Amino acid sequence: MPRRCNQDFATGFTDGFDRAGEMAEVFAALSNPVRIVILRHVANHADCGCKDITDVLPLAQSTVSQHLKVLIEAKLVEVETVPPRSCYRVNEKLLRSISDETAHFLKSCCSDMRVDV
Amino acid sequence: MPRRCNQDFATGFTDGFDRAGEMAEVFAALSNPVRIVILRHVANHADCGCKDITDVLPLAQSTVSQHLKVLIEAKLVEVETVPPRSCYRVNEKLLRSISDETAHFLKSCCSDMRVDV
DNA sequence: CAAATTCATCGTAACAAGCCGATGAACCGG
DNA sequence: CCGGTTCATCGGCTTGTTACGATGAATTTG
Repeated sequence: MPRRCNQDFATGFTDGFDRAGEMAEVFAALSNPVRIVILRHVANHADCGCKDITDVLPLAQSTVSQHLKVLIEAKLVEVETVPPRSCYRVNEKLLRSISDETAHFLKSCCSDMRVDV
Repeated sequence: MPRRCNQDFATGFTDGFDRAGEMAEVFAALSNPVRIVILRHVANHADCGCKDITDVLPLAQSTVSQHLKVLIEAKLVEVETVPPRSCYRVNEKLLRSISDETAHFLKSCCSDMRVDV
């Protein structure tokens, strides 16, 4: 018996805003306080490596590395690896775009932008 | 042996932006595509009950009710219950505020707002 | 009063997330 | 070539999330 899951159905929107899945992925990457701190740290520190972040957090290096991986998979962070070091930086283009789209979405849920009011 | 967890340490920011936890909670509420669809549906349909939402989603009523609970706990949605019915509406004030704060946060991670560039 | 409607909550199951320590790869300096 | 540094990944553990059906509460209608 197959279970239903998030990916098993369309969102139901036919208005061109059928991107709940993509939005949710971005929010999921930002849904952890450690990752928010990491993102902020990467933004504020040029030439930022995993160790630099681990040094300011009470977490194991492997844990920080995992969080970075999540941010990278969400494309919020980019990495350039020159062993034994990896240099992280934020994807500013995407961050700006997410900022705009999030604002648009949230405000579209408010009455002055509602369709049926 | 106590485990470390997200709540066990401060974010390390001393610049007044030590709100990674609160931000993460909001993003967590939005980190599920079903909840995005529900939020949008509530926004676009006045006098919206749980059944109205369940009717347009391939999910059980109990599941929709749980998602609504998450949105309510995050204060994104408000409810007025007059049994046997509950009427949901979005918290527009908070949505606008989240929109602004998210935009501010994300843009503060971009270079033109960085401190050390 | 009985039946129907609407919803919240409970118990449960499957899976994902988050954390750790250990390990190994890739390089650098002695 | 050996030890140190940095990082990614693995296995394992604990906890959280998402889903379901079942149940019961509150009301409205027959």
